[in-house]
Amino acid sequence: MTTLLKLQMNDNLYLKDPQDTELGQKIVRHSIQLIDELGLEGFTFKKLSVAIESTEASIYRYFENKHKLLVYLITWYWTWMEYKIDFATNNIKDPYERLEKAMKLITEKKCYDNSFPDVDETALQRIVINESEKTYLTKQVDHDNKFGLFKGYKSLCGRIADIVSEINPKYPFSHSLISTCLQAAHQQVFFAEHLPSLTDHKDAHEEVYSRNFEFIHSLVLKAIQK
Amino acid sequence: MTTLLKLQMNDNLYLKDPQDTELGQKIVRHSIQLIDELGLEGFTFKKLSVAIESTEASIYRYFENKHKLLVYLITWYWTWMEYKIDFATNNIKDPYERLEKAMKLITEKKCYDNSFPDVDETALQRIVINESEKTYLTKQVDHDNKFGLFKGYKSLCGRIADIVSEINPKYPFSHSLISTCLQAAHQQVFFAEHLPSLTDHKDAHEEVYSRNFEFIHSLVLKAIQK
DNA sequence: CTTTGCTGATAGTATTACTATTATTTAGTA
DNA sequence: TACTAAATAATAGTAATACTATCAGCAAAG
Repeated sequence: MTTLLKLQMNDNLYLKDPQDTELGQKIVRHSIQLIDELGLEGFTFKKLSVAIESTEASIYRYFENKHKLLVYLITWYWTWMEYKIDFATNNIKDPYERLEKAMKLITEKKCYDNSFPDVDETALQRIVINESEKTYLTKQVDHDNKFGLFKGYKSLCGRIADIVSEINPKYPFSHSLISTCLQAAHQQVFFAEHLPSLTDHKDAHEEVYSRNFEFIHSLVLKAIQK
Repeated sequence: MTTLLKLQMNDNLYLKDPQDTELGQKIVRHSIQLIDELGLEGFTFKKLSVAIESTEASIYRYFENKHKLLVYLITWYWTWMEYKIDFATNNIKDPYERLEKAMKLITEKKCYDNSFPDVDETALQRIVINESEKTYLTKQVDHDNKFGLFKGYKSLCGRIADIVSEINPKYPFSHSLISTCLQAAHQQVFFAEHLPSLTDHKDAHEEVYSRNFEFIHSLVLKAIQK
């Protein structure tokens, strides 16, 4: 059996914690499904309210707008990833091994995690691939950042960059390297599916993830070589 | 004196070539200024029509919608970059030197190019930094791609990847490497300004570009080492 | 038993992203 | 010079979006 867990999220991401009520959980569950299906642009609170058999007004009591809801979902994903990396690298001494584990977790195709019954991680990973950049590529990025909305992503990036610094304390671009790799981890999957000439991952679908791991892992190792 | 040039763009990007008429040029000029100022989300054809002292209906005769207009502007930028790289690497034999030139051109801060009086390249680079991903992160990406809307970007990526292959024909990830770097070239500038903990480029504004060149250039060289 | 808070129901508004129609201006040609 | 065609301006209109506001019913907590 699996332990049911609740990830601690920044208060500013929501007006009312959706993890606390049944309606909130329904909002999360169905918004993942709908954003995955329709894309962020096609997704509206109206459509979501129909899906959850409630009203727009009720959704607005949980999330200020659809942008905040998106940031909430993406942050959940990065927080989950950091938790997984912590869990998997706990008690491992060798930083190379920890780095490899982290890269593997970042790049692998996600499947359903029983600890979080409300979240379809497979669909959420697709949302991360397709929509995550839209969380910060806005005019309100500085405002959102001031309220800590991107803490999840920054924390994950810092965590992995620390492993890099442990391996080679003189490498001057640990944060840039890791933020670039986090980006590449999903961007290359997107390209493989939609714009394949921008990648070298042209094979069967499942193989894209392992090829991408090879690409990113070797990129990092060579970059930080002493 | 400088030669006035016209970049050849894919027909499918517009309904009527804006480079052919005064109104079209005004649309391009003011849309760059307005998108830079308001962001893509805040930008509307209504506001543009006020800026150019014309009407929405007239703009719709040139561009199907604001997404197509954005793709047009971004494609112009990448086509321009490829032209600059061609120009600068012409007659250079050494592929390392050509690669370095290309990386330098990609990462440097752009300033006004007299050959194209209608385009404010400084503002356009900011638009590329803030909005370029939104061109393909949509549900219609496959449809748009079928009509060749991303040819400019793909062509530039392929061009630089060829230099990589010339240096090390055995490196298996030349396209992934270059698409990752093209992305990092603007993403890191964005992070330096808005989310600095995701980079190591925390210095004065102008220096960000040269630090970023160092980061990306060394990343590429180490990655493709034999 | 009452208060509080949550939810649902309903309504309404400003803005957006278009489309359609007609009038006017301009440019090219007979 | 007159005629024609194309481009543009002016105007109007529509469906959908992204909210905001109000109020009533219901359940749980004090």
